Parts: sequence; structure tokens; C-alpha cells
Amino acid sequence: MVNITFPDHAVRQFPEGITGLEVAKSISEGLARNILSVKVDNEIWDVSRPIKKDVEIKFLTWDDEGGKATFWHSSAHLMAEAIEAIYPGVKFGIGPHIENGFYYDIDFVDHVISSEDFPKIESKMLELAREKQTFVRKEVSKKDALDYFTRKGDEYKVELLQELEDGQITFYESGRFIDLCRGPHLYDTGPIKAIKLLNIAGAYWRGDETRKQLTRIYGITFPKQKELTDWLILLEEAKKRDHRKLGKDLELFTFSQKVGLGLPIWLPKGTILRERLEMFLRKVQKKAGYQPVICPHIGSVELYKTSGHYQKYGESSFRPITTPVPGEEFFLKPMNCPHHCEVYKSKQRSYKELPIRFSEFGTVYRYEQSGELHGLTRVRGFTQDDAHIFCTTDQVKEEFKGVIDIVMLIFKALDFKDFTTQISLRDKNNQEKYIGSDENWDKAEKAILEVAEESGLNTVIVPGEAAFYGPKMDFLVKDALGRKWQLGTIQVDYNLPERFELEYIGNDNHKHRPVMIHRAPFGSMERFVAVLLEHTAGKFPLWLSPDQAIILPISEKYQNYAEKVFSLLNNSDIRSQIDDRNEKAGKKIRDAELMKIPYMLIVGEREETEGTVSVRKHCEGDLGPRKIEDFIRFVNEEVTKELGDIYL
RNA sequence: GCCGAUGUAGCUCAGCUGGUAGAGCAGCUGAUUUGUAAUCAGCUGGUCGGCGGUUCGAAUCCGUCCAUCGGCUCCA
Repeated sequence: MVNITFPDHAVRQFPEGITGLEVAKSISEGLARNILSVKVDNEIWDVSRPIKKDVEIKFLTWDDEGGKATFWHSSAHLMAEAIEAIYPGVKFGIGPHIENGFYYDIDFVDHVISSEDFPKIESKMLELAREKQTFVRKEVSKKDALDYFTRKGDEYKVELLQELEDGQITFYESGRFIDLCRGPHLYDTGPIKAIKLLNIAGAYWRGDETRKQLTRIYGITFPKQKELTDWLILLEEAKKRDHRKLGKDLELFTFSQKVGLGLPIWLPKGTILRERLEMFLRKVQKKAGYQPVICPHIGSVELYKTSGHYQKYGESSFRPITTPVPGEEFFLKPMNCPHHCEVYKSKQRSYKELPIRFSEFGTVYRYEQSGELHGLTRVRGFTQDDAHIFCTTDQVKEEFKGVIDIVMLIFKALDFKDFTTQISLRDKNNQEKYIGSDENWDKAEKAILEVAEESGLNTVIVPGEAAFYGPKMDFLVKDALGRKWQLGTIQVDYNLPERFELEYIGNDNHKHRPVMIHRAPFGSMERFVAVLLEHTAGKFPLWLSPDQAIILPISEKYQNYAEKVFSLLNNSDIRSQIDDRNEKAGKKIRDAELMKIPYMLIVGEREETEGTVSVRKHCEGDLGPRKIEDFIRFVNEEVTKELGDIYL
């Protein structure tokens, strides 16, 4: 007999070798119908796997992440089986579940397939799912496993197998498909009722661009058709929030092939939005003791040789700018830090000055690969809300915390609740990727880890993701389609101060080396605006809206009064415009609603005689008439409420 | 950069198996002087992404280049 402990701490005895499914059945038929997998002592198992010792157990259903993972992983196998049936001889890479669905990397050998082939794969999958094929787990020896895939001619599985240890290799068999797989899987394919293959893409084998590119097919499945339909509707809704679409509709920014790929052009409304954000941060940084500086957009090649950027990125940058002087070269600046080091060096520094914080909205240029460009989130020219803090080793932690506070202030002001914090450390097995001594790296990494611990942030630690000069803490936010983008970043750097021979005179009258903290709480204005657009769906808070109000005269007769209102608003720094088109009020309202302008001020006969405006709020409707001065006060109050103690 | 798809008027899109382009919105002109999500009428506007090729004839077929989209790789 084995003792099985349930989540409510109840313990019951069962015969040894009982399966999760049987345990579930002993509780209720309904539960048994719904479980997809079982968590056994923190490991997720197939429901059909025998339990041979005392364990803790938790049943996983569609409502659990682990349950969905099992469902989608099994769906990947189902897709592979369908594809193998339709295109015999294809070879398989890996096929995991992902956050929403699953994919499988497949070498189609001679076939070229496209999304047009999806329907037939989907219907084959449905056909196989209806056969309720059971997933059978088999432990196999490494030799037998290698024999099988060698005979099958699947070199990818052979490669994966070679890295596994004998004794821990399992196969899963479902229908006519056998896969090397750790599992777990569904009991059978029956619950997979709704299937949608989503897209197709090339993916390098093992993520290595020097190796063969396989065809990756992404898909998603559900236990009910309704859930798939709902999910697809959600996806359509998300696409409407795409910043590239909103940016065009709301006239915020544009791109021009003539100006150049990946070089955003900020239109007047977008410029107001961006300047509002900059103003906000300037105020915050002023309070936090930052000193703005301004540096040129180009820098001598020597600057980047000193910083190490030249050696590291010389080949993948924009080509150097040459001059009539032979041998003289400049680079478009890819980073502001080298310039700021020179700002630091402009005079001798004393420990009494530290920490010194130089800030700059610095526009930088990086030659991103053409396939990487993506709206405003990945561009070749962008403006960082950059700053570099020069401080003593003792001050690092406090300064770092100060930056986290700024990031949190911004996230709070703009209602970003759903973000993740990632700490990127160096890859110790790949030291040639980095510059600087081990000792300095250890110090920097230790500082970040300690701050993270003390700040109480929920962080994810990722080795190998550090910048080449130092470890970092990044704040990531998802876009409308669930793609994660890095916004804020904080990086500790002991290396550049050394390369630039930065010094300060300590209280011991000796020279010391400062530490540098690179930081950008928005990250870049471009990316931040992109994510903000998707987050708000273009419905910006009042303080950010390019147009805070639009004045809608009922007819030409009230044009003069409209102009009077406009001038009063303008004098109070409320951004507005007049819709003086020869259109009816309904049309003007509709257009203003579509442009997501926060307040519509309808003016006609009544308003003119009473000195009022009829206020309509975006998405909410008519708020009734108000004296002009009351509306002005009302707007100012709303802005103050949004910004708290930051006054713009 | 790589894989796949897409590319028709400012925008959104139609155009079957090749017979030299069409709608709605926007814009312009006029009428209307309008009260909380589209007033009416007329008009302008496209060498169908670029360049080559096949054909009597190409938006439509083929090649190539460019751009966009979805991924991969990369991201100081």
C-alpha cells in the first residue's frame, strides 16, 4: 500500500501501483473526466503512470497551467502524427508547449509547406484525436532509442539522444507516432476537440543560426470549440491595439522608405505625447538629483575603441563616417555612455561630489538586422532616456534602489501592473563575450542580486543575458499580442570607468575609481510609447493626450465663440483644437470619438449666450454644460490627480 | 541576415480560370447652417510595390529586387 497526500493534507491509502486516474476515479467520476495530468511530489506525471511510493498528489485540469501544458504538449504530438501521416519521411526536431499553445520544429525535407496546408493538417489532427489514441509511456535504453531513430533517419532525435543519459530515456507512443519525449501526456487524444494552426516560421535547429533552418508550425488547441472561438476573438481584439495601427490612426508617427528603414518619424501629435513623457521624467529626475547634459550624435572612432564598443560591434554598426582628413572616422553614437564618461572627465572629481548623475535624452543609432525591425519597438534610431550615475562602491546599492524607485514611479503613473523583472548575469562558460575582470563582474553581480533581494521585487535570474560590460536588471512588459519587450534597464558597470580611467579623489587624498550605473527607466521613448499605446489602446491619460479637448461648433455661426473658447483653453495650457468642418455635430462627435480625444466641447446657441461649453467625455458621453472656467479647473484637477505631486 | 506569407487610389478592401481596373471612407467643389457616434450631390485620384521575362495581350503566369507581416537568429 502507498500513502497519498492530497492538497488539503488528507492522507489516504491505495494499493501500490495505482495510477493518478484511478485515484481520481475513487474521488469522483467528474474529476476523473477532467484531469489532464497529475502533480506527483512536484513533478508532473501522466495520469496513467503507476504510483509506487508515498507521495503528495495534486490533480491538474484545464484550469491549471500544468494541465494546459500537458494538453498542448500532447497536441504537439498529435500534430506531428498528422504531419507524418500526410508527409511521410519528414524529420522532427522539438515540439514543446508554450505560453499559448505549442509548436513543432519539423524538417520537411523536399516539401515546402505554407499556411494553405493548415486545413488538411487540422482535419487530420481532428480525425486522429477522435480515435482517442492513448499515450503510452515506455522506458527505453539509450541503445534501443538510438537504433530506432537511426533506422528512421531522424538525425535531430539522434542528436538529442546522444546528450541524454542511459536510464532516463522515455518514448511516448500515440497511434502510429513514436517520439522521444520526457512527457507527461494526456491519457488519450480524446479531449483535444478544437484545433487551430496559427502560423509558420523558420527556426534554426537548436537556435543556432549556423545550423539548418527547420519549419516551425505554431498551433493552439482547446477542449471545447467555444474556447477556441473566444480565443480567436480575443486575438482579433488584441490586433486592434497594435501600436503600428494605432500610431497611424491617431497620427502619432510614421515611417518612410525614403528617410530610411527603421527610422521613426514623429508626427506633431506623437511629438506632444513624447514630450509630455520626457517632461515628466525630467521633473522626476530633477528631484532625484540628476543633471541634464547634451552630447553630439556622433563620436570619434577613438571614443568607441576606448569604450570597447568598436571591438564588440564595429562590424554590425552603421559604417563609420569619414571626413576629408585621411584616416579620420566618426561613428553615429550607438550608446551615450562613452560620451558621459567624457563629461565626467571634464574636470577633477572629489568624493564629496559623488554620486554624480548625468542624464540625457540621447538619440542613438544601431544597425539592426532588417528582419528584426518592428514598428516602434525595434528600430535603427531611437532616443534613450539615458543617465549614468558615477558613485563609490559603497553607494552602488542605494543608487540602484533609487533607480528602481523611478521605474516603479513611472509604472505606477501609467498603470503598468503586469511587468516582470529580469536579472541578467554573465555566462561563465563563455567568458570571451565579456570585457572586464572576474573580480569586477563578481562585485557587480553581487550588488544587483542583493538589491533585488532587498527590494522585494519578484525577479527572474537569467545567466548569459548580461551586457558585454556588466550585469543588468531589466523590466519587461508584454505587448498586445503577448510578446515581451524590455523597457526599463539598470546596469552596473565596473569596466567602463576602468577603460576611461575615471577617477575621484577620496577622503584619504588618494585616487579611486568610481562605479558606473547605466539606466533608462523608459528604455527608449520609441519602445515605451509603443507599449504604452498597446497598453492604453490609444486612450491616454489626460496629461498625455496630444489633444485634451476638441471644440465642436454646431454650425459656422458659432465659429467666433469656438475661437474664444479655444483661446481661453490655450491660455491655460490645455491642448485643444476646433473642428470647423462643415459637418453636423453627430459627425464631428463620431470622428472625435474615433480619434480618442478625451473631451468634446459642443458649442452652439445655448453655450454662447450662457458662456458655457457642453462637455462630452470620450467613451462615456454627455456630462452636460459647464462654464468655460469650470471646465479649465476640472481639467487641471484631473491632471493633478493623475500625476500626484509631479507638476508639469 | 534566414524561413514563409503578403504588396491594387491617402485608408480599408473587391477584381473567377490572363482580354489594358472597381467600392466604401478620406480629399476637393457645391448645396445644407446643422445639438451628442456618419447630411446630400458632383468631382478628383491608381503606368495594380520596382525591374525583367512568357504571351497577340499581364494586376492576374514566371524570375528577380524592394518593402511589409509572422517567426528564427541578433539586440551595446
